Amino acid sequence: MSIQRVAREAGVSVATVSRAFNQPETVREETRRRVASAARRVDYRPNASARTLRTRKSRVLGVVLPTLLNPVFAECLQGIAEAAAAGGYAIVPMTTEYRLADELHAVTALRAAGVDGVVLVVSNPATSIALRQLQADGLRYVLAYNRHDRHPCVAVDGIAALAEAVARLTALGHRRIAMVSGRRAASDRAQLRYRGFLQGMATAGLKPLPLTEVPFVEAAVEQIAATLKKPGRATALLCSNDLLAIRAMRAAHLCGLSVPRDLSVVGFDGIALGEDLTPALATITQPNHDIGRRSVELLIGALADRRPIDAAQSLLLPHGFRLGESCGAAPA
Amino acid sequence: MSIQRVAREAGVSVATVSRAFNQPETVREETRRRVASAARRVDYRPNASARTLRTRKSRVLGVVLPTLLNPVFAECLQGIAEAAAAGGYAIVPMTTEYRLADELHAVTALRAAGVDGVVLVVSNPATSIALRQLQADGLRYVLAYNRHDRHPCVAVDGIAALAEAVARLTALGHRRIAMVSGRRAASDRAQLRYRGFLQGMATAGLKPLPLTEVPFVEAAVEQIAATLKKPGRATALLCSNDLLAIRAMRAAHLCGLSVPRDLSVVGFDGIALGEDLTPALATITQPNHDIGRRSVELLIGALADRRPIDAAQSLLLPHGFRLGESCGAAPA
DNA sequence: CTGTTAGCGCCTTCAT
DNA sequence: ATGAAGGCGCTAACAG
Repeated sequence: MSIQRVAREAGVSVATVSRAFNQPETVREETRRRVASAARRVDYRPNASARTLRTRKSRVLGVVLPTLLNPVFAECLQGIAEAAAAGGYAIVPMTTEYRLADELHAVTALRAAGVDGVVLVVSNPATSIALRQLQADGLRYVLAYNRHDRHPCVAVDGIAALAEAVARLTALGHRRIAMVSGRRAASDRAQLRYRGFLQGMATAGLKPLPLTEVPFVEAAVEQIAATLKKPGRATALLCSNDLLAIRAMRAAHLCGLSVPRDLSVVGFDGIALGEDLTPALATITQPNHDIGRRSVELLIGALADRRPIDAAQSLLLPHGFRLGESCGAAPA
Repeated sequence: MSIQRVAREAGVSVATVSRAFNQPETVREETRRRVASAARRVDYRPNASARTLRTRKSRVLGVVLPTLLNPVFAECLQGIAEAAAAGGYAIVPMTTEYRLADELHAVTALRAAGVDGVVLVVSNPATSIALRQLQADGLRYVLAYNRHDRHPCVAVDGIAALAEAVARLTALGHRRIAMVSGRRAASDRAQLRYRGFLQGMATAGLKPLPLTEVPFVEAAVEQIAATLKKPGRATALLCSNDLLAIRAMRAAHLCGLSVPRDLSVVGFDGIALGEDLTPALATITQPNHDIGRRSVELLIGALADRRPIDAAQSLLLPHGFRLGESCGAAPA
């Protein structure tokens, strides 16, 4: 039912009906009630397309995530969805499956769909074409998980987090510590985390073992297992995400190593599932839900004020450490 | 840039521009090229709202899922997203977090957003108010995972799947087999799977052990552990989903039982993560990706033909069994 | 094959 | 405080 119908039913003009809904304070109390009742009677449902066409605001937010198969992003999306709903926004999530080309594709599609703003996590803010496109379009956006000092970001301090993790491991007596990472070229997070690892090792006065970089997650188990078979292998593995850590534990098992007795494994992300594993996964936790929520709040706030989003508004959320059971003292 | 601008630039009428895009065959080749070039020149981008307002078709599909924290639905959503994109549809996913009220809420929001159709998984098709609402609105929909003979559904045969799983376990020598389930009242899948379990046990001439129904997943581990401490405990646990199975393995561990030596654990869903666990999770697999894809294809097909979707078009996709490592011979 | 025209439903000046 | 009217960008008759 259209606004016209409501107007006729209430005996007022369409303008009044529109006001009654969008600027109630400008309409006399009684008129307002009459309109409301008429609307209910005819089961009026505002037409979003017409409103958008007229106002050029869709009240839709685009969301670009690497994948939903990694619970990190599923958790984040949950936070995004909640905050968006709370702010009266709908969301259109898109997934890149870590394909760079799909980043741009997603942004293009979102732009075509007429979203008011975008929350996204890109491979690398410094080089992202998608990001540049967004800026060229003047579309407002917030980066989640990424970090860059010329873009608005919501993330944790991956460097500090890894450095701290190293300190924890050394406190447990570990000296041969290695990092397992996804492709660093494909993720600024991985780069930062690795840098934190190196920094932590330097602080501890230890020589970092060679990085195990896993190009395709599918092959992670074999690749990690291979490094565990070498003499002088690590006694502790720091993994750049929880999914890798889970595979690392499997690799250890295949090598006949017991976790954490023979090998400690620490992940990164703090996915809920980690707590249900056996052994429970030790991990550096991120507030995934909050990262999503705060990103949206930042975006919506700027949208409401018609204000551009400044990089200075970037948020650095606190990370944590979940001890779990996969991390223990270094073997004697 | 609007269609008007393109028309002027190309020296044709707006109607011709519209046709050039939407019914190219009705426009002379050269005119078409002229329009295309003009469009490129002014960077024309069709306005979705205007089109929707005019045609009353949004080319957007609503999606209602219980949660994305369970990889089953994340995998399914991936299939949905792919198929939707392939068909030129955008999607708006909503999550109920297993709250019945949110089912209706999601459908209401989707309807307000003007979606052309909905793919959804409900708690129970027979009683779902959301479903009734959808029908009342004449909105086209397809149920995923659910089964009901008066609704179009895409799912696997949960009864047969469980019955077969029981057979496999008995073949391995198990006789004391128990099922672990989520709240059956909250899910027709759980009900069906349980029924399949009973049926399988009956066929094997075995007495089913009491069902362990876990109302809140958080408490699953303790609850399952409690049953494992009882005398005459099961030697094999059939879990109504993989997340529960993972917790069951943890419960076993806490009870000092080794999987699969002392206890076999089998899940349901076939989430990819299960293969990376240690022991690798034995599970009844569903083609989650395909369930999503086929649901959308069914929906889009009906939308294209302006045809209602008949319950007779329901699809029963094949399930499978992944042996994994968590399932072995019954202890002596 | 192409042009003209009338809205789709809504918001928003501009009057009153 | 309310009404009248224009137009957002597009498609679908209807003419030609």
